[in-house]
Amino acid sequence: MLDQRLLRDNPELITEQLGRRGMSVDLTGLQLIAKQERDLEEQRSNLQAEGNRIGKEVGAMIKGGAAPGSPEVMELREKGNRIKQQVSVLEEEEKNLQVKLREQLMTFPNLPLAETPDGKTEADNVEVKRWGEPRTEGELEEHWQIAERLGLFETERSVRIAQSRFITLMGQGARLERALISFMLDLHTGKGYREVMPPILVNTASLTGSGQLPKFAEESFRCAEDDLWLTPTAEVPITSLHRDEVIPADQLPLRYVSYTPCFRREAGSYGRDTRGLIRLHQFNKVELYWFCHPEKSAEAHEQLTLDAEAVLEALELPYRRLELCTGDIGFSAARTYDLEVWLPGAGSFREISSCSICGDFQARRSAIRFKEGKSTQLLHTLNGSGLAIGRTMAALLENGQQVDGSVKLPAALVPFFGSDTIAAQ
RNA sequence: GGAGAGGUGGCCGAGUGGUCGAAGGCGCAGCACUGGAAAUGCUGUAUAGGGGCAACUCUAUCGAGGGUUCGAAUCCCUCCCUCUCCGCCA
Repeated sequence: MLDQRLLRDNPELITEQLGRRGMSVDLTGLQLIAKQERDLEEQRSNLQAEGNRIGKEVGAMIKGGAAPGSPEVMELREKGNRIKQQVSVLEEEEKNLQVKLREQLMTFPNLPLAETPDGKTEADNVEVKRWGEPRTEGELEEHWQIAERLGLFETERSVRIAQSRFITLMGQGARLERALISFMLDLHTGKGYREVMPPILVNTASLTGSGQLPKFAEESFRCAEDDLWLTPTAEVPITSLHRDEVIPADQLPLRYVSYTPCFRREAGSYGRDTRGLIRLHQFNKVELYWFCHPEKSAEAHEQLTLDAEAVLEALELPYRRLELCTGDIGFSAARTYDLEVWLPGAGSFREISSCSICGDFQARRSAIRFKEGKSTQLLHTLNGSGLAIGRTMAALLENGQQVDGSVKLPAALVPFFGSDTIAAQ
């Protein structure tokens, strides 16, 4: 959420920065509401102060021996009553304005950082790094062809169990998924990340706090009876891990790594990526998350991205890093690097991690602050996949495919998977 | 699902209508004492919003919302949550 003070004092900045995202907003009405709200607050609190004085006066008079029904006391009591009525009128107006203001502010995305390049679509993203030697020989299979041939998952039967865009991993496929989760968690905890396994049903406040609600309700699965939603990413529960907390500055940064299943409705993506592991309603992901000091967040963003890249490098998967443009960064993000892995079967790079700095955007929505000396202020949050498991498996299958039809796995995975090869069984 | 108990500051815990943002303790910070420390003593120590250059000051907040009252942590209503026991269950 954007800062109300910024709205009051410098709405031009908001208009300008949202403009970089391709949005055209007119904030004059909202700014007026914000100012009215503050005026009302002042009137109301002055009235309340007077009411408090009267209350004390009445108490003192009665204690001093005056009869509660005596004319002097009665006069004050009636004055108090009138003030109470005025206050309740003002309070209601104020509340209406507050709700309106908040509702609107909640729908605005984060302001991009200066570093985020201007642009409209993903075509304007900037490649900033490339690693590894992509395989480009012809006649390579796509991951779903390999997986079906080797019996790593069930597609038709998954529809029977659930519906389309769900997958059932089988045998070595299930084992590889499990190996990847363990491998990534171990890699990150070895660097000091604290492992978290949170609830994956989360309440509305959690989803609002990280920015998925109110705007993107149609993207999440909901358990209507219970005010609970299936989490679309571990970013949601981890953000709320410290919701409404004040953290001592010397404890920062807090770095977490979390494996969770993730659930997305993928509304509006009919017909895209219908085969295989690329786009599913349910998928596994290992997520990296930092709570950090505002002055350290830029540095943290680089480090978090390097930590995600370390997984790709350990798995010997060629990738590139993109700096997303203002038109392509997510709702809560101020700056984002996407990591794209090379899929030789598909012949393209594919997003496998998205590493974002959210500034104080989520912290304000979730009231997560830190205390340094006497001052309490909002901290910064960052998140990034480290990595999406299903897409990692797809990449391993396509990059490791051999002429004999088997798949060669990177050495780093052998201790977890128990073999360096997946062959037909 | 059945029965009961309870939600007060970073923590514990007192407080059943007025001077209570809230005793006391713990913790924490500063100062004193000390060669240094412990112990001890003194002082300070919530959050949000508004006003002021500042000292400071006003308002709100004792789970949430509503009500009674001139005045509510304290009385009334509704809701939420937590804990204990029983049942069921991975």
